[in-house]
Amino acid sequence: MRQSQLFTKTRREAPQGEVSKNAQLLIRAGYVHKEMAGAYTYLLLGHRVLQKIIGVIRDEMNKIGGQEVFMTSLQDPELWAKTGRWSDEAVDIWFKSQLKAGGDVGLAWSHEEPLTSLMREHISSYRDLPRYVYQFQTKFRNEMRAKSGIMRTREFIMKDLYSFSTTEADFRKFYELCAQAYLAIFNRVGIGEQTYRTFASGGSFSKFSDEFQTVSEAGEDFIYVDEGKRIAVNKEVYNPEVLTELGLDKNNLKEMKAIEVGNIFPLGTRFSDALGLTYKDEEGKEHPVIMGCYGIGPGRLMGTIVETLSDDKGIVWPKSIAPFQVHLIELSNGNADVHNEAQELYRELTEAGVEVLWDDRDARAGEKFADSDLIGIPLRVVVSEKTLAAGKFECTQRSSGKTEYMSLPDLTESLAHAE
RNA sequence: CGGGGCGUCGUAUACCGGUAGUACGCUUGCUUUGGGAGCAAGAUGACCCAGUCCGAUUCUGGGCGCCCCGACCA
Repeated sequence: MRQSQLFTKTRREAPQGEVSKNAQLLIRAGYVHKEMAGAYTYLLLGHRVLQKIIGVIRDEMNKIGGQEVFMTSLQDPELWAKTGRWSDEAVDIWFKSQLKAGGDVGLAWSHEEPLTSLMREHISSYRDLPRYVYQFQTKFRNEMRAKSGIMRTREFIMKDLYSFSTTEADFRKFYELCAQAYLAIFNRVGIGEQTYRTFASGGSFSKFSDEFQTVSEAGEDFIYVDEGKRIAVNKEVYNPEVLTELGLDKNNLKEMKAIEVGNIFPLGTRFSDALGLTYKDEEGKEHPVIMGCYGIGPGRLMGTIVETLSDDKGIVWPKSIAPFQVHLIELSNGNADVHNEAQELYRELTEAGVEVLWDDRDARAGEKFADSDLIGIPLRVVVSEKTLAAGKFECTQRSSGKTEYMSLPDLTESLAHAE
């Protein structure tokens, strides 16, 4: 991608009143545009990052047997009435509308009801179980107050997986498998170290659930962390019995602020009972299907990564989800040789499958470097009269600031080995 | 939903009951060129509605929008 053609521009200043770090940086660098409170458009750079995050999640979900679908956002009130979740008293974040043809319709804020109902057509025997179905889908939640940049919005993409099992033991096995997959995801997107599996309230479905909390000052939750055991307890269930049950010692726990980046919980038979999702066992006896639900918001995850990994100059993307792998900075100042060299390098890297953002703009070095730091692509490669004379390229890691001169083979080699 | 703050060129900010200023960005020209350049010349602005007033961007009321704190948060 030639930066001179990129329709977004960087900004020197954050919008008035925007306090949230992720919103400030993502808007300044041209990743997102705020359409209204709690509603963001992902621009070219932001969309690329979001898709890469989704790619990582998809990979891990497929590894544990997930089957991807894409459900509709429009929701049938009758279905939700059966579980008691259509009324505004029960669920106060509904976006509701009317069909021109008559009747109400809702915009999905979750998908337990339609998926459970749909699975009745496909599950009738123990032979049909277990099944794990997931999607990346837009959720609408009419929040009283959107906040924290892209972290709490009224419309957002969510990866929601639902598990369907015969027995509680089978369900538990998958639940643990999914918890491990979640940890793998957070590792791969660069926040594994700061992210803790956290014991939390189960809300209306079960006694407890597991959250995945990333330690950050931008967080909304307080958790008690045991750094040695790498687990935590949410403040909402922090009490002596829980500590005993989890084998945690109060003296080893530290209170920290954290962002909830994922949540998994048992659904039991709440939805299968209400909507009639059953299977027949070997003896022909009918049982309700045991369900679980597993969510991650890729947008919130992106915001969390920005909050966690940025520095005073801008964003520092991990390689796994950066919008481009290389930021090629051409400092030609009208020198045709330098320009040709940059063009040639761009061609070589692109042909080798490397994603390159090529800053071919007619701008000064300082501005290009400042923009490059702000945008946060992991490797910056400078081509200038200096590097031309040296016969090598100047390569700087965004994360460490370390610079080394590399030949093209060295460069492609190091990119191939980079995670 | 309770409380607080704020709406001024594209962006960020000043000032003001009577001609709205600055910086960046943008346009044109010249110079400059490794960490957000300089000079010169330009273009572009008061959220909406009502009221007070000779006159409102400024004061008053209402609306709409944005941000923050709280409540809420499968």
